[in-house]
Amino acid sequence: MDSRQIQQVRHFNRVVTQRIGALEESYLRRGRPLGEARLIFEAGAHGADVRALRSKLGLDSGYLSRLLRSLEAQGLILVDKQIGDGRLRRVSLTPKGQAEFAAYEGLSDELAQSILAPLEAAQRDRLVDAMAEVERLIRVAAVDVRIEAPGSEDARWCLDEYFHELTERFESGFDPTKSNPARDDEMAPPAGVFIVARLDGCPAGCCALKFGDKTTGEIKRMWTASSARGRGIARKMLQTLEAIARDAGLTALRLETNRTLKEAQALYRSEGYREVAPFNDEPYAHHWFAKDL
Amino acid sequence: MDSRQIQQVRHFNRVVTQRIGALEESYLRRGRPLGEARLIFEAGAHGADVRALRSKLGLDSGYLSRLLRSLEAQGLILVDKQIGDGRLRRVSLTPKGQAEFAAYEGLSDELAQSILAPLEAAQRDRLVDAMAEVERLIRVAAVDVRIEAPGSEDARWCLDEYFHELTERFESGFDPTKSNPARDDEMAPPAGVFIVARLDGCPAGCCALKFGDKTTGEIKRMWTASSARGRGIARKMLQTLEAIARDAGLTALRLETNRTLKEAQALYRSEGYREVAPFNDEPYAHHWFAKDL
DNA sequence: TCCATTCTCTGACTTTAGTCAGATATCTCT
DNA sequence: AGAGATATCTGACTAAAGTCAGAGAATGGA
Repeated sequence: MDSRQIQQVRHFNRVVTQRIGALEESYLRRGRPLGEARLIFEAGAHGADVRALRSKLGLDSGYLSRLLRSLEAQGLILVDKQIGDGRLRRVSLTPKGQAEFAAYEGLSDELAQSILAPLEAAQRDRLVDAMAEVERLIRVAAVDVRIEAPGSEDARWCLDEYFHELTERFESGFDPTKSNPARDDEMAPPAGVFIVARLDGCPAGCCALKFGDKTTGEIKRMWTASSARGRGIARKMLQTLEAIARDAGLTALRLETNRTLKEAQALYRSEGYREVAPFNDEPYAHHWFAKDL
Repeated sequence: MDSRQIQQVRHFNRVVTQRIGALEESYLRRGRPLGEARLIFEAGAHGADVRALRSKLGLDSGYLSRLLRSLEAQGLILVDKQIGDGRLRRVSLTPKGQAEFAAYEGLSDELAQSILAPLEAAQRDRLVDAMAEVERLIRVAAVDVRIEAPGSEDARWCLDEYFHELTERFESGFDPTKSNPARDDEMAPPAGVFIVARLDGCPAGCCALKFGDKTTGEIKRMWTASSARGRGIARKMLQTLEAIARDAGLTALRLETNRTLKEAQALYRSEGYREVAPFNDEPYAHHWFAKDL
């Protein structure tokens, strides 16, 4: 990472956040404190419960409560008990609140137009493309890869999606009971680890490592959500697991995969895995790979 | 401008400003109120006068004064009379303030690194390029084209640069006394207008229109700063003058140019100007153009 | 010289944002 | 039914940010 790149990023931070920040100030205030405006915006068209708002906006519960009282007094929101759990409160916009929300929506559009309007068509296209690229990569930079229990809610969700995808993609379909199993306890300490990758807090991929015979580990359950592909998330998970394997004293990793999973094979090859003779009898596998750490 | 583009811009505004804003919060605070931190940052290595700080940061004079008192009490800045104008105060950093400033610099670098570090080299390159593009175009979108007296300080500066450039670029050099003149009063109401384009407040180009014989106007002194080329500034100035000409009831515009100014000729052609027979005896001209409005 | 203007400063405010320690109601688990 | 956890609310704070009216010094131009 050279210093020219760092300077460019700093420059971008200054110029772009300042300009857009200033525009947001002037467009989105509508004579209301920012906290209240954000709250209306987040409660949005469908409403939300107070707990969700608190965690999304990162506010103190006392503070949030007061903001809600204020919006209630202005006749913009209704707060009533959540059916099901009587501790939770549900926030919804009154018709007047909906109107406010619509006004914010309109102003956000205007703000975006005020950026695009002075440009020529070709410049607009380039700006929009470049913004999409920056946004995409900023999100990628914030990918959070974390060790997690294979039984956790998000891990379960990933595995379900993974199996579902295999069923779709394998020519012969996929029946977990016919495949070599990887039980939860094999993917959790001390026998192994399970990692989940998250994009903006939403699970976007998973992967597991079984420590195996203490010299050779096995990679299992490598999966990336289709909505999050092409961002290097699988590579990042693989590299994370390799680092964990090295720390655990393993000297090699191996894995098997199905011939329909072309992108996975390309990843393994580019990360230095070599195809080897079958080392197990997994019925759904067509390729076996290994790498020395 | 389609709504998909507007949505992309809005999305960018949300995701990117939020993420970078949050990072700046966590990196740049150093246990100090944001206002004070910004002030140290702006006063910077070379110091600044209070008026410049006030307009740059957009602060109330009373508020700014209080911030300065606070930083002074912390031993971070010195405030003394400006030599020349005794009403102005000059702010400069003490050695302790310089150290604070350096710390902010270091943290800004760290912040930038924290964005780049999780990415692969190729992704980093793409992010930096896309950021440069966004920054460039956001600046372009904020180009400010304004009618101005040809005698104003910035107009003078533009014209000096313009003549200097002609001297460099014309094969025969350029001597203003041998060229057909355009006097200041011909480029100001009621005889004409002079416009200056600014990028972030700095003059980046100029252009003049002489109303001429009330049906046909003349474009003169079209110039863009070399540091600001390739951003459509000249085109924007030209379009601005055409709009003014139309409003003034003119039905045609014409201009002459030198053969070495290839990019200007390309601009005129692409904006619908056709080459015509010489309509004056400007000794430095090789091409004459005209356009019906 | 004098008068309007410019620039900075001070005092007296308000609003916004945020924290913290309980109080109260409700839920979950045993 | 009771213990402990969870979710929200209230009261009592503080800090930061910002506004407004005017005072006082310096300047620029008539």
